Amino acid sequence: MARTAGSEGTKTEAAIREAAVELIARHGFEGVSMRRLAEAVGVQAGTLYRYFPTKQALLASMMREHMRHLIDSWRRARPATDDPAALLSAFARFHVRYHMDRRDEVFINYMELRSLDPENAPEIVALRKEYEGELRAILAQGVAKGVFRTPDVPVTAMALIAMLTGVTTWRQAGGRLGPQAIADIYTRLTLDAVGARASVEA
Amino acid sequence: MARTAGSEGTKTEAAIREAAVELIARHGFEGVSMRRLAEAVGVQAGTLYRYFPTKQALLASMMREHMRHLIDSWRRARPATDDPAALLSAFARFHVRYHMDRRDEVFINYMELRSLDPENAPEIVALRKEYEGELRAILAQGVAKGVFRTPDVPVTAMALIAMLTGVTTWRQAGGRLGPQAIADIYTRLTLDAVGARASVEA
Amino acid sequence: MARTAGSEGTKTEAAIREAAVELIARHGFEGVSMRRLAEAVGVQAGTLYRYFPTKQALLASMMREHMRHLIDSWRRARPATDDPAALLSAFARFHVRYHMDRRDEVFINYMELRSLDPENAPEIVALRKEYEGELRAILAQGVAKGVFRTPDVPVTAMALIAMLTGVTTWRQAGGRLGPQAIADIYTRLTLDAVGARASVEA
Amino acid sequence: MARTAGSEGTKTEAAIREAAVELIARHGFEGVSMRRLAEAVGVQAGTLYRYFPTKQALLASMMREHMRHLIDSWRRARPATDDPAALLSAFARFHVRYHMDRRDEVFINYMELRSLDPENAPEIVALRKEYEGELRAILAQGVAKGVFRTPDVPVTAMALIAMLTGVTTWRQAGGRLGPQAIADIYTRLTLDAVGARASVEA
DNA sequence: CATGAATGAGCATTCATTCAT
DNA sequence: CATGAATGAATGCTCATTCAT
Repeated sequence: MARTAGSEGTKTEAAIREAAVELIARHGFEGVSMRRLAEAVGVQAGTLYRYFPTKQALLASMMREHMRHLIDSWRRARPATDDPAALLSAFARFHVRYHMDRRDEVFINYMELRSLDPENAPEIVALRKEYEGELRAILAQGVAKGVFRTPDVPVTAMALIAMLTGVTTWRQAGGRLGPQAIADIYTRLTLDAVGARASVEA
Repeated sequence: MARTAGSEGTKTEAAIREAAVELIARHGFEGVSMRRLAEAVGVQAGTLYRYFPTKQALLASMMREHMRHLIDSWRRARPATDDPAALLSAFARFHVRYHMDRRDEVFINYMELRSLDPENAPEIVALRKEYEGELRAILAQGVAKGVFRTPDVPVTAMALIAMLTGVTTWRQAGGRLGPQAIADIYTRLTLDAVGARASVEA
Repeated sequence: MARTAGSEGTKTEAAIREAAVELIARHGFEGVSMRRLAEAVGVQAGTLYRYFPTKQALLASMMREHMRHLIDSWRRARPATDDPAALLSAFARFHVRYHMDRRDEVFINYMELRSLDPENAPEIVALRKEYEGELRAILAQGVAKGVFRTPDVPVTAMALIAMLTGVTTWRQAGGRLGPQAIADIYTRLTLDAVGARASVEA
Repeated sequence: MARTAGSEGTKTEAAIREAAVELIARHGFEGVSMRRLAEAVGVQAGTLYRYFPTKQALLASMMREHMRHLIDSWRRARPATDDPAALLSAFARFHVRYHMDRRDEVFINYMELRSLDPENAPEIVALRKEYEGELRAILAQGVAKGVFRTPDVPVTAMALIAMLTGVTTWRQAGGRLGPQAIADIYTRLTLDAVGARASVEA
């Protein structure tokens, strides 16, 4: 209390998270030492432990925060309609754009699930399932209403997520196509894959 | 190759590769020590260096061999037709089945690209591009012949590869659907995504 | 001493000493970090440095205070007689009871002499020698007066001190024998060891 | 097998034990780092782990070996008689001499019990109890035969062990008294403490 | 009087690699 | 063809201590 709230400490924690996202995305969790991370932040390695009790806890915290943000963002972006084609179109567009904008966080969430302790993994897996559930629900509704044609909802959901997420593996800023164009393409592929004859608009 | 066929050495090298695939798939490249690998093989750590000059070379060799085998397998599996729909259908089915059958090798190839030295990475990346080129060619031909409708061939190729490869992330032996059924679903999703009105056969 | 009696600081210092005695007795001096000690006291680690300039100084202060208290207590407990048997009996009883009552402090003084800096050790060793001198004097007097029979006064003094102090290593509260009974036994062993035919009284 | 049995490895392990005894006796278990120990041995720190999987295992191994050697030595030294006074005399003399000769090992066993993991401690404590049982048996027999007079056998056993062991805390080579003289004194104190009018022989 | 942020040195342990045998 | 001993660098983490606030 003798100290101003929001002072150095808060800034340092943010700096750690920021540096960690970049380094881990580039070199992998096991490929980034606490020393290297500290150096990127501009502090000593010991200082990191004021903010995260272990390297593992840092990873879990980053992944948890990312998944929560992803889910929240989708809930806010989701249009207030119950037209399945509109919802699917919005989901595809949202997912692709989000994954292009937050490439590093997304990449870490995919690649480093295996670096998570058995203690931390279930929470993150559950959050991921929660997000995938959003797509599954849209597909199920579309099938129920007869506007989507798909042989198997769960497999299709996984297939579409994989397809949309894949944008992170090849897309680089300044490429041939802008983010808008890329999102358009993925959205159309998605709708076509389930036989939804929808018009795709920005 | 300079080695007498059938000698002890050949057997040991195969045992190393086999153990390495399993361990690296499970724990990641950085998560497997040479000691642990040696233990799984049943030799001393020093022995590994008789077969691979460095841990890095072992990884590169494994990935190279895997990519070559993947490409060869496709070339052998590819039907002798120039009907784009038939080719795309065959490619989708082949890719999904191959990825289900050789889950560990495939997983390593995806996850451990980043563990590759700058010296070794380009070769593997080139092989991967070569494989992706097969799909791109099929798509381009289909578009040219007017049987596929897709807004952008390169992006669609990447999207489809990601979708098909995604099967490795969720499918586990003994699940609800058999490999045949899963391959059917993915094949149909693929054809639909490019608007090919094709019949899917076993 | 320069501190206002009854102020917060005095209380904090006492709390530090108290917590330190318990923790160091249980985990050893090197096994207790300043953070852990601070936590037990309910302050931040930095605060400890307001009361003791270093961890080493804290240890030295604790040991010094303990030895002074031990010596003072004996001087107050010592009967006003010059009957060697009565004095030896009183010493044995005092020592055993004191060591049972202040097990933690005593334990630390024995175990942690080696953790003391070369700068601090001599003072504590001297205090200990001073205390042992009390026993030596009693023994010497008893031998001079012909009531004790012992082959060597200094060795006997060390032997008896070790024997009496040993009570701390096995005795636990609520055991088979009460403190009174234990003190009786040790006192009698002491007197017998030097051939003093003395009656042992409470 | 390609390597001579009893070669470097055996020598190195012995060197580690030897250096460890000396360093731990002088600085305490927690006060000796693996680096410092390695330096004393003349190897790199990592090498120590070829011989002991953890620092803790090294300690446990040392203590176990010491206790076994102590018990074995006493069993070999124990005279083939059932005269309690002769046995007690022999035990006192043996214990004092052994403790003077192997001061470091003995000291570690006393001081570092608390550094032992909960997993390792019971074994060592049991060995110690086994040794103490030897003295208890002698005392009980002497009391049964009416040649010892003592108020309580278990307490007396602990008291005598503490007294005899105490020699390690003050005795230094080249002191006023030789080992023989010191052993004589302790033996006589021991016999007197239990009222055994025995002749003490070399 | 006390906090909270940070340091820099140190710790136990693991690792890829080398090499005499 | 393989071993077993050793290296030297690195890793995650802890610690006593400092000091601006």
